[in-house]
Amino acid sequence: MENLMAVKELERGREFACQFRRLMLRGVDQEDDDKVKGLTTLSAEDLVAKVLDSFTNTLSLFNHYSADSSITTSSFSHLPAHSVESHENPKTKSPTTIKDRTRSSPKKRKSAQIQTWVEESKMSPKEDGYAWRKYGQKIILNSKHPRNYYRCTYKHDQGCEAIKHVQKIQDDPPLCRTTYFGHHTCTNPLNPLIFLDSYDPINSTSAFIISFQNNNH
DNA sequence: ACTATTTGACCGCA
DNA sequence: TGCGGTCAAATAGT
Repeated sequence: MENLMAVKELERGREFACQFRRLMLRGVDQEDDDKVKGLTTLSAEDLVAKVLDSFTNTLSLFNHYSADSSITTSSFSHLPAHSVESHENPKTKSPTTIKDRTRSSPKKRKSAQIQTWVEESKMSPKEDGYAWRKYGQKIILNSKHPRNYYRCTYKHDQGCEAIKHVQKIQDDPPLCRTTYFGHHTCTNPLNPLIFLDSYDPINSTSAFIISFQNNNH
């Protein structure tokens, strides 16, 4: 299964590389002409991004890249779609401390097999086109910077289960690693058009776009 | 008053 | 038992 998907991903990358080659041979200034003729609809930057994403996606299919990778520009893991833990059936446990917060057990995402992918960029974690609400922050062992935990603002309104973890991994230049878990099911008015063309973790072999203006890759 | 953030407690897992 | 993820009361902001 991975082989078939990897081949498709490589074929897709090859097609983008061919488009990029045509673009380079014809010259960037003729890009608009090509668009008119329907030869290509993407800019050189977009095409290179597509090719790189193709490589990344292919590697991730073979688990060479994982969500924990420290070197990826962007990556995702194809895991079978699976519902996140039910909100019901909380295992109640009597509190051992003075504070009684009468809470249900926290939802451990690690045991759920959901789509994850990582993006590293200089852009502000909050400027990715979605409405996020911070729900936690943790000091991570051997990390200089704390990890911030965000969930979709519309989690309760629309049941959107998308979450992300954001951690600063470099000071100069400032670099943030954002790990996404699941995808948005909400109809978020903040969604930019760019995300309409982005990676669909379930159905598509297409990848999401990372801006070349924001990194050196 | 309402919403968002902060932050310490709680909990599951390795 | 320690770490990482989440909860939710307290607090801040509008």
